[in-house]
Amino acid sequence: MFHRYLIGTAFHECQDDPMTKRTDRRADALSRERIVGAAIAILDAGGEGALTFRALAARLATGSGAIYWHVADKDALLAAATDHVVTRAMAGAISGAISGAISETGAGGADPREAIRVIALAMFDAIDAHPWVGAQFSRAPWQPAMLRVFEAIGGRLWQLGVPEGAWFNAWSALVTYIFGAAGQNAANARLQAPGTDRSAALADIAGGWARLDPADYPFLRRVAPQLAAHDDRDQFLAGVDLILAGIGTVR
Amino acid sequence: MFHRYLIGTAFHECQDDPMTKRTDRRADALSRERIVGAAIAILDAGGEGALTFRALAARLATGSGAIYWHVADKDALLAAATDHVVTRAMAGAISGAISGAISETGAGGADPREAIRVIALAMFDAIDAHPWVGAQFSRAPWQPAMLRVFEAIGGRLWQLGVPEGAWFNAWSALVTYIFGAAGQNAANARLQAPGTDRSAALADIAGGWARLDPADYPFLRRVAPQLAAHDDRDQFLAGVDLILAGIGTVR
DNA sequence: ACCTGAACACCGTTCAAGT
DNA sequence: ACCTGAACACCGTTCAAGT
Repeated sequence: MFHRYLIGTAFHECQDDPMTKRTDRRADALSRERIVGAAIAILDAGGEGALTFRALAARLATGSGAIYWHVADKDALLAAATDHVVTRAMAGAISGAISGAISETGAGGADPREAIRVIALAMFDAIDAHPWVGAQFSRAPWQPAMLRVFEAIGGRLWQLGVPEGAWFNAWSALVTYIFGAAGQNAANARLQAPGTDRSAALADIAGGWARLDPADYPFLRRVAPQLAAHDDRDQFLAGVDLILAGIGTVR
Repeated sequence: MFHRYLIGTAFHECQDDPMTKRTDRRADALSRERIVGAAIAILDAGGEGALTFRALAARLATGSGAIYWHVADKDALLAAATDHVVTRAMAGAISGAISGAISETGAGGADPREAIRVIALAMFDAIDAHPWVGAQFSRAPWQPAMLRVFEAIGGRLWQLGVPEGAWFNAWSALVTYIFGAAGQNAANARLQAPGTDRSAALADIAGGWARLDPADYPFLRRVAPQLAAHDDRDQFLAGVDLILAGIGTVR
């Protein structure tokens, strides 16, 4: 039931061997994998608005109706694309196990807190690289890739010695924060004009805060310089650490 | 600059006094307020998909092009609708000050932690009542209503005696969690079939977790009963408390 | 079994034309 | 100044028809 959307991890976009030379119509037959791969390419290049069945069909050199033979509808397509990105990101985080930060089974002396940070950052970076993913999480939280992330984080809390009665609250807060923050960061990225850089946009907003009425907005005015200077990734991690610190107070 | 989207708080949807009787064309002339009010009604009744300029024009008994004279485009309309809902929710939280939980100036003996909980719950409940708002926050975080929420939370951290060097991290984690969690909750609500109740849906998902492979998903299996039994609102608040506990460890 | 592409029922937005 | 509503350039999805 939860594996309905499982798709392969490796795409082979265009394996037209010049020796084989079967250019009948397209280099390859259509497949769910090729469709999802093309969808991701379109989404990365142009955002969610750029993904249309017509654009997808053009890129795959097929008719728009053909896609429906492999994918139920646009929601399923976005879900499959999201699952693919999350799967790859988790695989990357796990392979970081070799350097000791996080191990697949959880055995060994790796620090569970550090493992949680690695997983959280992997999600953050994946969504930063594919901002369209940010809006998809909450739309399909039952996906298999998501379940693996959920389990990975929960497992580390177990290792950490969090009392079982506090597992669910601690897990829920962490997972909610990680995907919520990553999603908001992606939304900021989507909001921004493609050419401009992040720090200039931040300076703009911080400037607005600094000019607010001191009587009404004393806090935002005081904090404006830090808004201008902060790094989104560090900020994200500071939140994770704050929640971990809160979890540490539970016993 | 930040007050571009400021709109009135009170709508007077249909003030057709039978004595006045000016049914020239519509009960009222078109206005930005009436448009936003009608948009909110459509959004609440049918979700984001139901809000079209044609549906809006029909409800307002006007042409679809007329709306563009008062509102720049659909994004601006959604931003104004969101601003209205958040403004009302914050006003409700502030009026809770009378019962002592939160005071507008922050003077008096009100507990800042409790004030933060009240504000957070007000946001959660507002988004729960208007799920379409959940997807809008990250799209327009510079709105005036949002700034008031930001300031309200930051101000309580100040009151709480959090060292100034930790203000920005603490504030950022709280705000990110509050809007991220509320947004995800709304997405779950949107996902659900309109007829079914939440606890049945939760039991379904928890059942799926309980049937996962014990070798791969030990944590999710153990935690499945709590998933089934939890209350979204309590869960949300537990996360806020965990972050507050983490903030308490900083000095 | 798989693919084609025209057709259907929509969208947001524009704009000449009205009052 | 404000409103009308047809028109434009799109959408996702379906489906008879092809191979």
